[in-house]
Amino acid sequence: MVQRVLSSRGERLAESQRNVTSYDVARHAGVSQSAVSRCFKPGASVSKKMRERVMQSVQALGYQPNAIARGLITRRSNMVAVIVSNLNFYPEVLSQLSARFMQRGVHVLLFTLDHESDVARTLEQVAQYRVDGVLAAAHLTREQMAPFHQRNVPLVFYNRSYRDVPVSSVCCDQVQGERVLVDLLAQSGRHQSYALLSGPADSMVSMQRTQGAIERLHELGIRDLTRVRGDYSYDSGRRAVHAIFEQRGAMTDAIVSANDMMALGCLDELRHRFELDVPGDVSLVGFDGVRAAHWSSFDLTTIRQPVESMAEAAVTMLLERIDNPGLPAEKRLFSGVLRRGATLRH
Amino acid sequence: MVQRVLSSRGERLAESQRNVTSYDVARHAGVSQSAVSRCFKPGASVSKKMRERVMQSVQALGYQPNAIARGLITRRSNMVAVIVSNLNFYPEVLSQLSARFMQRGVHVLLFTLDHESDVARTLEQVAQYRVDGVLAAAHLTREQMAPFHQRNVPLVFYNRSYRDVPVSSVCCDQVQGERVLVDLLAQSGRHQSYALLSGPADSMVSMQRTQGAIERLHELGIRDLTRVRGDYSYDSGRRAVHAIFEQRGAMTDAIVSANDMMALGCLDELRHRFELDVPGDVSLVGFDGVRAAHWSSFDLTTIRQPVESMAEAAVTMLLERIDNPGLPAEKRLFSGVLRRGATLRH
DNA sequence: ACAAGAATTGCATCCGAAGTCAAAACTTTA
DNA sequence: TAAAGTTTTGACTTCGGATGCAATTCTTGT
Repeated sequence: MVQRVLSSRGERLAESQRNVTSYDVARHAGVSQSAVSRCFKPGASVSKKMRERVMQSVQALGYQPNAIARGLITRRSNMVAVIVSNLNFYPEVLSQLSARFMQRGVHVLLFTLDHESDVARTLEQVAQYRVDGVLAAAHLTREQMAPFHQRNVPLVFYNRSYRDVPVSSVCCDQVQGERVLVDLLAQSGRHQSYALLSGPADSMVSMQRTQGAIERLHELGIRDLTRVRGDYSYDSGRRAVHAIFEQRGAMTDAIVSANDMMALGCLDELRHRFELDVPGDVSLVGFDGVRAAHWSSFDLTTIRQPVESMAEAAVTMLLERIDNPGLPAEKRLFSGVLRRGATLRH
Repeated sequence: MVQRVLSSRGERLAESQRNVTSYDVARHAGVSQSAVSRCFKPGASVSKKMRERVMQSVQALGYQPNAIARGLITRRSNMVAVIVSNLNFYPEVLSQLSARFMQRGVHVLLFTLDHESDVARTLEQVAQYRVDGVLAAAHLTREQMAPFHQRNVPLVFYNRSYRDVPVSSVCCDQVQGERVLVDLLAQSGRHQSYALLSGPADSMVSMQRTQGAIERLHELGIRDLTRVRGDYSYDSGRRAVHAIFEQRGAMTDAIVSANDMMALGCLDELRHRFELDVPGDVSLVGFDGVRAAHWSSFDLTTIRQPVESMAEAAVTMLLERIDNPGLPAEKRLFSGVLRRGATLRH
């Protein structure tokens, strides 16, 4: 009679194919599977002898605990979803977030949204992976947030705040920053005609910045200003200059751009296409404090978002809420830091 | 007597806390759990009636299949790890990769490495999550790759190729690109003295570009050139100009930079600090084709890496190997695309 | 209307680690 | 040295969905 030894658990797959499991380690060490499991749980009740024996087998077999299986039973995936709308515009933010999560042993499941992506489907995916929390640097409607609230999945927004919705967020104070910039513009020289370059119509951030600027301009008695819209890109900044000059001839001598990228586009177009001097002929301010704004070709006056602090705050807030689901929603507002460049006339 | 209804599976956790499972749906629809499961498997044997009934309950309960549980049984997490060394330098690459993976229903677990991160620990994490594949835009040693090969986890490198190691990769032809640039420099004008600005010593890419440039310069009979090293950043480009001029006085009139960022740093420093004209006094070439290289302040002559094609190729190669683990390693080499800017004297 | 074949459905089991609880092995104390 | 207390350990169950296989239902053909 042919002897069959395929009795104990898991031996039906070819040994070589399977990953090493805690059972394999247990068998090798001559202990129970629970013992192996306990050796990987910090603070568990395990004797020194046991731990040594197990770890030796772990080494010998090259065992790696299966995070998926662990996640299933503990109901903790140790993953957070990071949803980013426009990776190209804020590489630093993602970089900061990722580094900080990793440092705390939390893994990042990345979701990028662009204009053609199906947000609903994406959020479904997020839900299916049972992430422990969600960090969103993208716009979500109230309906889109609801499932997370229902399932008690903490949600923190980065640079979008929803008034009237009790959801956590970390934001840079766009309004205040813009007011500071406008003040500076107004103080720096007698400008004839102001232009305001906004971002996309559906951008929260752009709306707030624009609103902040208009508000302060009004307060200063400046009501008459050219308004054009861009899409946050360098190229749209260049195009905007043409749009502005078409509306007002070349009278405009102060431009408030809703972000740095567009401001740089303006700057280049003003200098190289219109052969105007910045700040001699036109003053210009941006917002964000991107790297390129500091480059000596530009030296843009702008408000720098404190990305490090904001990322740290967002990560901390999310992880706190994962550990303690009872915490109430909280909105944290950081002030931007003025960077005085050389794009203001005086 | 108090009636207890807590009998069937899973009812020991407060109903409100638990996520809806396939059992809940099955009970609600009056069918078996397997039936529910099958309704979510494309191409499974399910009658129309059954599907309708189940889907109705799915809607009613707001059921979302648990990807973690599914991953455990199928041994397929539907996640790939994307390991990036320097997020700040190549936002476009990650953006492209992410979009393409998402489009194909594959999820991205993001790992960023910086100088202070523990590579070994990171790779351990990657392994524990049982990702289906790994896309690495970072340097790994042979020892670090080994575990993936052993476990049959497909691995594709982006812009790093390891000669003699049979591992898949998608690269831009650095050597050829650099030769083209050097040719162009040499043809464009009679330069007195060349300088070569390399990237970090441990960067594969930098080594290849540097080697390509030197090779071609030698072939053209140019042996005498200043060599300095940067770290790929704009600031290091600025500093490099000083280093170059210290070595050779201000004779140098052609600079080959290992990437665009440093080239832009050089350009700015040459123009604004040294008040030299580019291309009048100094010619300059970069490599990568980053956005800023196209900006009118710079208009840098460079080689653009075909990021879209490369990302597409990398994603495809990885997914193919996940579906078909037998496929041999393959190295794909893309030619860069010359972009003629205005930084060459003639 | 009935047998043979095809399409559906449900049962039972599995994936791999974690946690509960009682048994077993040590310590301490009287 | 025995009893009582403490620490370790292992058997068994659980998480939630997928799947082989047998049982059932539905089609066909005659």
